[in-house]
Amino acid sequence: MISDSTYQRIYRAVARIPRGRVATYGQIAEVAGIPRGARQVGYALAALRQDKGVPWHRVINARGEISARAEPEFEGLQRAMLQSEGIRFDPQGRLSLERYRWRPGSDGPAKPSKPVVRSKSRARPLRAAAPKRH
DNA sequence: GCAATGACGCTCT
DNA sequence: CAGAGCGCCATTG
Repeated sequence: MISDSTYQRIYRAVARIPRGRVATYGQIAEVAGIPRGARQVGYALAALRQDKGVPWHRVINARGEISARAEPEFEGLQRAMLQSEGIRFDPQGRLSLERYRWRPGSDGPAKPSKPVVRSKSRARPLRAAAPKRH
């Protein structure tokens, strides 16, 4: 194997997504131990030749839409597979992330009290860019 | 080892 | 809400 760390971890994380649920690339990256490695997740999935038990179709981008791929037919396939799992798409081809997003840790014992909507305080407020010219 | 790529994400305009 | 730009990170040439 060329490498059995990052990719393996990513596949593992993707395999954790329950049926009828979806996860974003960034989320999978985080679960796989690669924060901000959303692109790597997509890269790893692209390298995935076959299913191999990895539900790649359950991984979508943060916009709740299927990421554009070189082969448009795969996009339709992914959408069809998600629909067959009970997921509904909007006229624009987008789904409700708030409704279908997989919650790592919630697959086991239910977590009734825990809104944990978004604790992303951004540990790196480097926002020094501020291209606010003039 | 450096430069380019890429199934992404966030912020600003 | 939609579009455009920069940033991230690992793999490949």
